[in-house]
Amino acid sequence: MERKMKITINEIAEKAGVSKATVSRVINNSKPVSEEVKKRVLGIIEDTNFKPSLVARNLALNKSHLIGIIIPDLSNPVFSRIISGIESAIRESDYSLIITATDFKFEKKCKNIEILKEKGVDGLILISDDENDSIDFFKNIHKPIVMLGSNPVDSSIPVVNIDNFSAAKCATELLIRLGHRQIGMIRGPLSDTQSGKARYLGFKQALESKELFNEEFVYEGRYSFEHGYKAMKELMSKEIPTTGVFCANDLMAVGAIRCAIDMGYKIPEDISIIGFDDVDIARMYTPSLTTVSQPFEQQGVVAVKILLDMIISNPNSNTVKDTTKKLNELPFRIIQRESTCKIK
Amino acid sequence: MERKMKITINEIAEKAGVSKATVSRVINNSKPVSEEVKKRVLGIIEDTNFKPSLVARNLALNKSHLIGIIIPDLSNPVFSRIISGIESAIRESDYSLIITATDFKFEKKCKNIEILKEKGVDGLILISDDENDSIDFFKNIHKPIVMLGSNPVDSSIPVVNIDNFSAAKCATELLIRLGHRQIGMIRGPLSDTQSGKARYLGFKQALESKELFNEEFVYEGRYSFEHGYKAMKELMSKEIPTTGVFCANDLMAVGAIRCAIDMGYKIPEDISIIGFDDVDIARMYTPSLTTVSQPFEQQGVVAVKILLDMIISNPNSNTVKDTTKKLNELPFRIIQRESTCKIK
DNA sequence: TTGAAAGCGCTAACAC
DNA sequence: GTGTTAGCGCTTTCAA
Repeated sequence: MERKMKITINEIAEKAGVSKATVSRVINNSKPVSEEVKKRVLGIIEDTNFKPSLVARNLALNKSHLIGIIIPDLSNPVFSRIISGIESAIRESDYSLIITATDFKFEKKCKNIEILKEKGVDGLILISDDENDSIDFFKNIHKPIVMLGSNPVDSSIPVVNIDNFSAAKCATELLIRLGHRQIGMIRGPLSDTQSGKARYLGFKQALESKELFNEEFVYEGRYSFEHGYKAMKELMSKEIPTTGVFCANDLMAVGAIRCAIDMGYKIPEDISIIGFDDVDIARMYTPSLTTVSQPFEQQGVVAVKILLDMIISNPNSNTVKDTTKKLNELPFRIIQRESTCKIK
Repeated sequence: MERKMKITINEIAEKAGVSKATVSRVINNSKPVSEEVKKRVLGIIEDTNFKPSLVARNLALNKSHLIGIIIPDLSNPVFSRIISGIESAIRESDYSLIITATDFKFEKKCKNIEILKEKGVDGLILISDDENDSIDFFKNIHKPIVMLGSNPVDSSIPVVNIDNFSAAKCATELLIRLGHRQIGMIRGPLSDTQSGKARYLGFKQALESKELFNEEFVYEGRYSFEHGYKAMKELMSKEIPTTGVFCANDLMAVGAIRCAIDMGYKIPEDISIIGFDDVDIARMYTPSLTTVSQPFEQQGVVAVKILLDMIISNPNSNTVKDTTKKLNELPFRIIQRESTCKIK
């Protein structure tokens, strides 16, 4: 069993023949220290490979240098790409990430917030999936918060996302441009304000402006391959044949494609299908999927940037400076691949 | 700007008319406290919604209740499923996860270890991708470590993975059983001891025992769709037609399928293809992919269990009790789907 | 420019 | 059972 006690600032001070206050000063560059002393102390720190205890520092400073992340599901590629962006941005700073998952459960979300508060995180990034996150929910978290992917009812919390409404509208307009008139949608739950509701409204608006909208051709799924498959089956069993389908995410789109293939349709010759997200599978599928690409990693990066700003300027509050942008919409892009074509 | 100073153990002590030591005792149940006092203190804690500062506690105990994770890439579904398992297991305990990614860079791995040590993590889970992780690499980390997915040269560190050799052998034997004789492989780099080398050796062994092995039908790829595609193209350009292909992961398998389709082959009628991992895409692809399923989440769970054991029994050392199992191989499963069939 | 000392919020001997 | 006290390792007044 190894013993090797951790070396502390006191040893350094002693070895250097100075007070620990001075050592602290050279570590943090917080106050002027004579060149000579500085050199000596630095030398000893180097020799002993001393690393100041962050726990102790945090206690003294009442900081943790920890950023808490709350995410519905870690194994979902959409979320893990966001995390990936967050991680890469955090790594540049001297903060660390502490991650918790909610499994889409509201109670777990609340509990995780409690835990993260106890851990003393300096800030919170909430990757949200629904509109549960109402105002009072945040009122007693006196720490900076940024939301990602969902709009809080309370507009005082900065949000990072894309313009889901416009993106869905663009995707639908592409189908219209390709000559489709009978267009269906497999949407997400409306309680999901962004991926669910906003995308649905964008779709609706695009069709309504051409007087093509018909609610009966809209089905709901919970973002899985299987839900997409099932919804497509129902859509295809209608008397009027649908030739274009917009899906609220790629997984449902792929499920829809598979369903169509199983039913004997050719994609895209018989039916054009558009997804949303541009996760890996979109590019790799056969046929590859036309979809809306959104910059997940970048959303993570932007969220971190905003959060760090808030932490620096106002560490003990979840309200923001007036100069902080509340709504940060990043650009999306429609990517045309093999799953769409001009109608015959 | 909110002020609301954080309430401390002192306030509780004062309000309850006891010493803070007593409060500490009721919080931690560490020493007997009279029922009456306990009740009173608990009541006040409840009323004031007091949460003890973990930072302070950690400093006093020289613990952090933090588990560090080092992972090559957060957005890779394989890794994120492992993380997901780790997270769910950690959540049951009072530890938290602190996650860092290496982007497959050795230097970043080293740096992350440094950072995690400074953060004072109580233990480390290393999700590894290569054999760089030699003995001395760990020697100066006096904290429990568990490795996941790779075998350290030093056998003193517990490892969690599956028997990649046997799994690859089984998959190859399936192809043989289906009547294939001309079988190729798209393998990973051999420097990757598990997914690369072990899977290759299992493949080789299965074929050699039937005198079917031919090195010329083995290609290397770096686990991506594109690498699979490219390798398949070369494999298919050989004079002797290959009818079965085993790929070291699902992404390369899907790339291979796509390549075959583009070249006019039918899968599985003309060529049977097997992948490895059983990530989501395997089930969703058209044709769906026959593959080796491994319990990623469970691997994460097991790793956490072992690590927590080590932390409890020997928190300041990376050596393990003799009773700790060094090699923890979890079961794998071959899942037959549409990408394989009996040879014509 | 430097040192002494107080304090961050908690735990753990040690006394009573 | 309970209180007193001395840390845990660092930062930061305040004096010198």
